[in-house]
Amino acid sequence: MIRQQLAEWVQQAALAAREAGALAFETLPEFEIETPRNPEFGDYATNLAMVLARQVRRNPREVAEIIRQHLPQATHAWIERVEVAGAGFLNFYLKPSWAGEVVRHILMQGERYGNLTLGAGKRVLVEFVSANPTGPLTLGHGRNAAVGDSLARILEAAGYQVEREFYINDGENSTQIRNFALSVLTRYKQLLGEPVEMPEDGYHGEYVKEIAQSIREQHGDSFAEGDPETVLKRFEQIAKQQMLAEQERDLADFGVRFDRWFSEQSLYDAGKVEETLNLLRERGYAYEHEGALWLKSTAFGDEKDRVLVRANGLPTYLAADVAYHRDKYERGYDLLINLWGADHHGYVARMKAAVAALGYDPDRLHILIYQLVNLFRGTEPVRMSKRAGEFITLREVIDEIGVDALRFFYLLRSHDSTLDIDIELAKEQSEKNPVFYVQYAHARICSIERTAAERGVPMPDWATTDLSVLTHPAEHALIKRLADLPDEIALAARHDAPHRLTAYALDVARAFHGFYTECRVLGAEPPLQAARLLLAQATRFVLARALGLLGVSAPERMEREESVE
RNA sequence: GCCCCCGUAGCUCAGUGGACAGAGCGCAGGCCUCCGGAGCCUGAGGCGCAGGUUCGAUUCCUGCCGGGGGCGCCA
Repeated sequence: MIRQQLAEWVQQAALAAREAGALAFETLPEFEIETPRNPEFGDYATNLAMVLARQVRRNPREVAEIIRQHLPQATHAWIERVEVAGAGFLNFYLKPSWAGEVVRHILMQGERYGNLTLGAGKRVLVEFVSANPTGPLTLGHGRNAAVGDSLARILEAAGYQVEREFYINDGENSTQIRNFALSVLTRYKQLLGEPVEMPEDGYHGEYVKEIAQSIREQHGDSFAEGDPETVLKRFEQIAKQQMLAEQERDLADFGVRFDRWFSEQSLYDAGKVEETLNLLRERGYAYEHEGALWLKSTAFGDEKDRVLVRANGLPTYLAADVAYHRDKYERGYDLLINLWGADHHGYVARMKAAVAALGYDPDRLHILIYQLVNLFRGTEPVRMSKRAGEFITLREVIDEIGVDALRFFYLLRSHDSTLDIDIELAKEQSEKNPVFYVQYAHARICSIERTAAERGVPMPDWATTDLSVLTHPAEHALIKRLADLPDEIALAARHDAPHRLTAYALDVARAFHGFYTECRVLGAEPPLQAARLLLAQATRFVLARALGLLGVSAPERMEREESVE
């Protein structure tokens, strides 16, 4: 909040200087309001003079001095002094009274603190998870879900109108679905005692047997006879439905809900795939070659052209996906975000090419590629899952370490770093576990408030309490970090980077623990006690908000497990 | 061979082109009459290499060297 205000004042100053004929420039360049690492250089600093210097053909320090002289009067409400320093920085030194005003501002805003107008009036579609309905969600899908959902929450806070969508790969001609149905059918037949072998490239996981079992329970042996093709179609339906229902359940338990489950098959049924292919033909970006229909993606930077319809007449997955993205664009979103696993990275260029071929702006489509997740038990890698056969399922990890710890760990690193999750650490209730560190800070504040209530100390009124007594360095360090929440949300939204909020939550928790150790809340002189109670409450709001954006709960007390010795 | 991601402290990782590069873990030491010690404080320790762009590069570009992943008329 302070940063935004300063940026405004600085901009006004530059424009005023131009107005007065002191600076000549066309357009104001992008500039930063940053917090200098060295406190000697003030509380905030701007590089505007340096980035402007070239345009105005003046020495950066001179430019800085001119801007300084044109700062609006309002600046002095918060700023004690402004200095020109270094290569041409403008350093701002806050008045001591600033801290209290920040706390008051946060309490006044309450739940709304951190809400931005960045995305006001803009609609964004976040499409994520979109797992194949051929198996349970894996550890990797969990990362997708955590990142996508948190990003959606952050964009909502930033003012966007957000929709969450799951694309169901349920195309009836899909090779994988067919193969999956065949695998279930094989297990079903085996249950009936038929001597059939599981195909080499079939799905071998335990869950396939479970589905076969449940089909047998519901339908008995009725599929033993009958037209093989009809039976297989029926199995496709049932198996797909069951898998999908299970995925939806897992995601709901993980705190992730979708506004829309978009069926690939529905695109075929509505003739959208055919329509899109025709459109591509008309626009000259689809052509026949060796019996297949190709997308001329090389026209838009892809390394080779891609098949849309196979020589056997069946459309590829790409064909439907292009139709799907056309549908998304037609729905009129300002921003489209896709979350794909690293194994899909090669697909980015052709998708972007496809939307460009259709005449849409590919820059409105952000495709986020997240890297692999590895699971460890201490230093021992965990690879196999009993149930899925090959991959660890999301459900298994949720059951073992809980939603809060898992979501937090998923969001601890940037999505483009490979992520290692240590189950032992995530389960550990100790100082080593960052989830508990943050949640504990929140619980600690709740505890202070509980104790205050027990002692008959009422929660002071933020509107009338004197907050200028908050002058301790630990108080200032905390308040400054609290003031950053809107900026952090803006950065996370702009860069599609939810992990920034994780780092921020850890930082606020650290600042609070420092404050707690240095500054006694209950038992301080009454005016100071009142101010500190309000500071603690403001911190609680910020922590709850940050955790909420991650999809992690902010508990009022931490239940410590009794260690069994 | 081509493409994507990553090379920052002993380990795991943050770091919006700026002025002295941060955190956690680990290690060495210290702090409980008192709001929950699941906490706090102190210390040692680092931008893979070479060019380029820039007033300024850990950050952007190119090449090289390491590590991970991917290159289907599968999805």
